[in-house]
Amino acid sequence: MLQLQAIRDHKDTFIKALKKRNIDGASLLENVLDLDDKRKATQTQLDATLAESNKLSKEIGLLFKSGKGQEANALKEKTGSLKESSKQLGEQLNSIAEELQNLLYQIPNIPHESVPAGSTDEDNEEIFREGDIPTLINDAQPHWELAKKYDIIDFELGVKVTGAGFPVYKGKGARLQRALIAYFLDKNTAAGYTEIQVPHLVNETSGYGTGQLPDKEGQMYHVGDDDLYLIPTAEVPITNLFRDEILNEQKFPICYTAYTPCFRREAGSYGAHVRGLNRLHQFDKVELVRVEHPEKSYQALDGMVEHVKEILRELKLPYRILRLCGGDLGFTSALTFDFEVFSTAQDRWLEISSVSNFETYQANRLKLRYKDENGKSQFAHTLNGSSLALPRVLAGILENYQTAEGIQIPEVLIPYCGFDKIE
RNA sequence: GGAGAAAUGGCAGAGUGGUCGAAUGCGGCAGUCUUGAAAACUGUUGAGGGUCACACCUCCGGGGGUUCGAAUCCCUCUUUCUCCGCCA
Repeated sequence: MLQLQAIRDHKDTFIKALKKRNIDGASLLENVLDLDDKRKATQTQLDATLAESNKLSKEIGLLFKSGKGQEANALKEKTGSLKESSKQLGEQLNSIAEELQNLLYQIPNIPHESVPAGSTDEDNEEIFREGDIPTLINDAQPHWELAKKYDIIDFELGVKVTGAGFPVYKGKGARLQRALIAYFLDKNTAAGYTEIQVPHLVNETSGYGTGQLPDKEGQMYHVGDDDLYLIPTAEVPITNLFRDEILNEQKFPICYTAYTPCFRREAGSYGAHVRGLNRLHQFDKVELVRVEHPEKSYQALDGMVEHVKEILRELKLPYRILRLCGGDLGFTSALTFDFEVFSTAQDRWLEISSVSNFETYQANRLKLRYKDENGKSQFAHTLNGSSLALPRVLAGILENYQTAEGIQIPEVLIPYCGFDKIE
């Protein structure tokens, strides 16, 4: 959520920046400021009414104490109309505040100045590429064929038990998943992130805190009886750990990593691009979350990018990094780098990590603040990134590491797997 | 799931209708003393709105009510604790 003061101070810059998202911010921001003016005016009126009524109440109290019941009762009459008008003003204020809140919820984050304009993923800017694309054997197969051939992932069984998009991992497939999770967590903790385990269901307030609600209402699984949401990413529970917190500046940087399954309804997805592991309703992910001092957040973002790079280098997977354009940028993000691994057998790039700086956008919703050197409360910056999302890494490994004799396990994973080949 | 108790500032904990945004202790910050530190002493120390700055307003788990006036009384929800039941 954008800060009102920031909108006031940088309206024109914001309108220009929102254009990169193909959003006409002019009337939107104008509306917000108008409503806020209205809110202030109503608040002032209400405050004055309450002040008057507080004053009278005190006088009445004193009169009763000094035994002047008559005079006190006379004053009581006066408070009636004040009560009535403060009630009305209060209702007015509430409805204005609610309208303002709803409007603010609809405005996405302001893109960072480096974000290119654009509308689709084709406008994303490739900024880095590394790793050799292997030359595969003649009858190279996509991962869903390999999964069946080596009996390591069973999509049909998942359909039977739950539905499409809920695969069952078997044998060495399951072990490889576990190996990846352990390997990622080890890399992350070695880099200074604290490992935590968080709930996989969150309440509505948490959904609003990180911005999944109301923007992506239909994308989360909702447990109606208990009014809870299955997490679409560990970002939600981890970041909400800091909801309503006022941190000491010395606590920065806060670095957490967690493994969780992620649940996404993916309403509207279809076709060949969702085959196999490419798009699932339930998948595993190891996530990084950082809470940072505003002055350090972009440095932190670069650090996260470097960290993910190192992991992909170790896995020896060919990948590229994209700077997302305005149109592809997530609702709450100011700047996002996507990592894509090249899936040789499918001949396409698969997104495996998304690293973002949300600046104060989430912090404002979360009321996540810190005390600066002057003792004033300021909003912190939040960041997160995948390190990494499992299914597509798995797809990448299966496809890029396939040989006529079976699937070679990347060197760094062998100690975690306990085997070096799937055959 | 059943019965009972509770929810107050960073923490502990007083406060049962008016002068309570809230005693006291601890912690934090600043200072005195000290070569320095500790101890001791003094001061200061919740959040939000509003204002150039004040004034002023709101907040004692959430919501609603009673009253001229609510941390305090009533209703309701949530959470926590104790006991019982069930259970990985």
